Amino acid sequence: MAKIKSNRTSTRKDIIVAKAAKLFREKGYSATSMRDLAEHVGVEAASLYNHISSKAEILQDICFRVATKFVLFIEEIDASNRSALDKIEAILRFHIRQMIENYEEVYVSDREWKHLTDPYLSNMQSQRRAYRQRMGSIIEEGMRRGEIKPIDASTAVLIMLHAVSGIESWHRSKRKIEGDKLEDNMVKILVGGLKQS
Amino acid sequence: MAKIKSNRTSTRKDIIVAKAAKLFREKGYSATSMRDLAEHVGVEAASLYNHISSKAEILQDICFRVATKFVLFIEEIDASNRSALDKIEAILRFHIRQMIENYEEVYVSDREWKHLTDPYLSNMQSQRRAYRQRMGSIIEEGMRRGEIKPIDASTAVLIMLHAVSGIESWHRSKRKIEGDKLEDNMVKILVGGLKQS
DNA sequence: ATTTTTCCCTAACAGACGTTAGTTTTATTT
DNA sequence: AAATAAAACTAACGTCTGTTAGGGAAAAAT
Repeated sequence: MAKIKSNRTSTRKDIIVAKAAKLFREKGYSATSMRDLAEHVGVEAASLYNHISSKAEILQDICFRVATKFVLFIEEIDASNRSALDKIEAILRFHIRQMIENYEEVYVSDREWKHLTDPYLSNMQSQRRAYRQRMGSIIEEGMRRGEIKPIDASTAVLIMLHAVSGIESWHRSKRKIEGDKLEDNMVKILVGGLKQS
Repeated sequence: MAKIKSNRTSTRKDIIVAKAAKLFREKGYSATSMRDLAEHVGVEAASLYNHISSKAEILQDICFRVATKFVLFIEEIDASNRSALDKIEAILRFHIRQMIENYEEVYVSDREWKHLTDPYLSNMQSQRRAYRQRMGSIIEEGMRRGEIKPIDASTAVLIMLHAVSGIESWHRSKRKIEGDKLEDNMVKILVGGLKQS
């Protein structure tokens, strides 16, 4: 029977993954050693292998857990009855929120996925491409309906997705505006930049 | 007398730095070994040390060369007699152009600087902060003059700088729009998002 | 109280890393 | 042609890496 540790909802593996996310974000996947990680968890490096199978597995967990969450959200939004612009805003807000509240894992998923190995790497590349294409389709629908100014959909997608990753600067700031205000300001600028005027 | 190699304008060190930029972008600084780099240059790893002093020196070169170029540009623009919005547009266009034409080095400077070591790391952090603050001041000036909608300047800066780094997706696309069109679309969305309407 | 299971430890492994030192080869200068 | 300088090579070094194996301690189950 798997023993529950530290907190009933959190296994040792969860702790390892959470600490790993923090270190992978701070230093990068390759620059973080298993000995570094073990030190933060509070065990010896060799002990980690009672709970995980490999360093690579940790990265896979983080990347696919985050990717899945985003895919599920966009599917839900895309199936809803909203204008294209409202859909885009909802997706944008979700990205911003995730980047504020689940920063470590979202950052790692977004910036360190290139260290995955096949077949996970190919899988992730496909997922990311499909996700961008899906966002692009929503934007194109908005252009057809006259809600969104005539622009290159791919460009709009890359702007929004990368602008959100800029929240890493917000996390590093000493004096930062409130999360809600950050979200509203970003939406104002980004959605405002899309709107037909 | 230092011997000129390969091309009168390009020393062996220049070749090493250019190949390094490519590999650091593709794989990350830590995941790129000196043996990897040497293979791409066409020598043994130990031979690199006839031209460079260390792996760290290569990263310093790339990061500070790019940073200096950006600082010089914003100083020139800031000293000019233009509206705040025009200044922002000029800076944005410069960033976009650099990201299109000098992709490898700009990407590495933007994404791998955290692997610098002190005092270079502290120096780089200070430079980046000062740069963002400078952009923020221009935006605030634009707000005072009624050119730019009332928003959080720091948020606007983080959006623009990170949106530009999204050009990495453009580089990876098979079917991509022309550089000029990409630039115009990005400016339309981002500057459009700032304009008082 | 005893047995079983889980988890941590130490020790070790094989391989890779960045870099140095000395030698050899190639290029340049005289 | 000979001497000198530059650049490449091989070999090696000390350290670090991810991971495995086996033993012991702690926790859980009986």
